[in-house]
Amino acid sequence: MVSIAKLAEHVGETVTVRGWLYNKRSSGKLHFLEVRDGSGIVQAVVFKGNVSPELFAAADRIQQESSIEVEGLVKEHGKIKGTYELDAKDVKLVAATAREYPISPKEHGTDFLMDHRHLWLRSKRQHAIMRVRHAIIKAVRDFFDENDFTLVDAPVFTPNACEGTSTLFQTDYHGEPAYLTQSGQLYMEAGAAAFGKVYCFGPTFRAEKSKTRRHLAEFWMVEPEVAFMDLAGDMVLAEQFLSFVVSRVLETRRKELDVLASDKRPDDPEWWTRHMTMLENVKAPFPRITYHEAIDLLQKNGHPDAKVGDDFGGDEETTISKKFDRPVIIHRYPMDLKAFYFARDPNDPKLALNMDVLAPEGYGEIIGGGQRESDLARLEAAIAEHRLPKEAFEWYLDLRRYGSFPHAGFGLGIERTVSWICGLSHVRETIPFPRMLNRLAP
RNA sequence: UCCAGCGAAGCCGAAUGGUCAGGCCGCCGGCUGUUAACCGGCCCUUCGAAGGUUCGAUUCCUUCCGCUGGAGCCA
Repeated sequence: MVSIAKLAEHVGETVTVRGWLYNKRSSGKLHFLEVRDGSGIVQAVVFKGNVSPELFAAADRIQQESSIEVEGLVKEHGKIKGTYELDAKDVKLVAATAREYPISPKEHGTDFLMDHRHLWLRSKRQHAIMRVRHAIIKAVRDFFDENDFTLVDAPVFTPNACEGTSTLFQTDYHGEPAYLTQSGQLYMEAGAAAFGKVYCFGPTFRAEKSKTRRHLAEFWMVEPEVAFMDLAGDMVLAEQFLSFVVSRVLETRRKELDVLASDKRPDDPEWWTRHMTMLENVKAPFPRITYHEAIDLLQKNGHPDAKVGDDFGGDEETTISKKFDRPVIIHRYPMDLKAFYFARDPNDPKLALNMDVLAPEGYGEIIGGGQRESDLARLEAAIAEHRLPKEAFEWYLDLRRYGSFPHAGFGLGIERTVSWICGLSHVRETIPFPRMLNRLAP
């Protein structure tokens, strides 16, 4: 048994490959069986002169996505240099398909494919995206591991309904209302006081009825938090982190990105080249502008109505990000737009010590974070101002009562990052089984 | 929640107030080098649901359902 990815190490040997029939072509005395095993795809050539008539006929009857076992000689592809094929000696059917495989090798609509998501994951493009996702997540973990962070995962069930920002899913927790987490951040602040540098990585949930290319009801977020770090340090951490992740993907997943390049934007054939250049550019430091500078930029670039106090919508984010050739950091938003826990800028208390990182090419906000309020009295005032139930935050206030400390962190949305790096037009393909406003299955 | 667009075979999809073109898949046959193979043949649908207008509706109107993505909100 050899995995298809490692066939190059077995040239000249007779090996057995197990997998599924991806596609099949025939040319009289030759059958070309494309076999998929999860590690790759190889073409098995069944030549009439090499096998029994029964086997030759049987090979032609195997249906798409039947599981099969092929024994054959590994040799260089008859037409394509640098790839390998199997000169088949034996083909065994492990299990035939019980009915016709629904995803034929032609075009399909998204809704149909999403209904068959459990099968759609077998196709080349989805395979490439999931491998990039895997590489991104591995890079995330490696980065924090190599920089002495401790993994402190946050709970999924939370008792309090609000940071005051987004809508949460409510569940019944043994008779008490409980909510699916929207962020692990508050828990990371406790973690930072215990371990110094921590991060969590897990699913988060938003119940907003958002139906856009950027939204999922369930998505994965990685959230580092560091004790005795200020906003400036937070920005440095974010840009080093993103640079590391992107360069790792470029190092390890070139083949998969090439698969994704193939059917890109027919109206703009240069798009993928520009996209790859943009990824190569993701090196710290990133350009940094203040919120006020961003408003100026918008006013001068097609958004004359933009004014201080507005938050940025999808269009605004696209306009800003298109002005730069790499991710851009926007910092110091008005406190009114931000959650209660942000520290205020000592030079202008109306501003939060926060920052967002916008991905290039209009992919939107992929990182949001900043420095947290460490003063007990000011934090209590902020909770009151946002009309949040103080009792629910007593444990959080304890972090300021028992040795308060400046600290900062951020959250990165994995799916938006995958979507950006893969150059996709929608986040729904970046997670194996997406949960969206109108989709809970499969 | 609001706005817009869409809904035709297992899938993709043109046209149309007079009864669904073409293609893919499948099946049969042909081809020793195919790459979403190709060539020939066969097979499958009455157009999301209900109601209305009409001699006649897949086509026009109303409501509903489903899908799509944009606003709001957000990562």
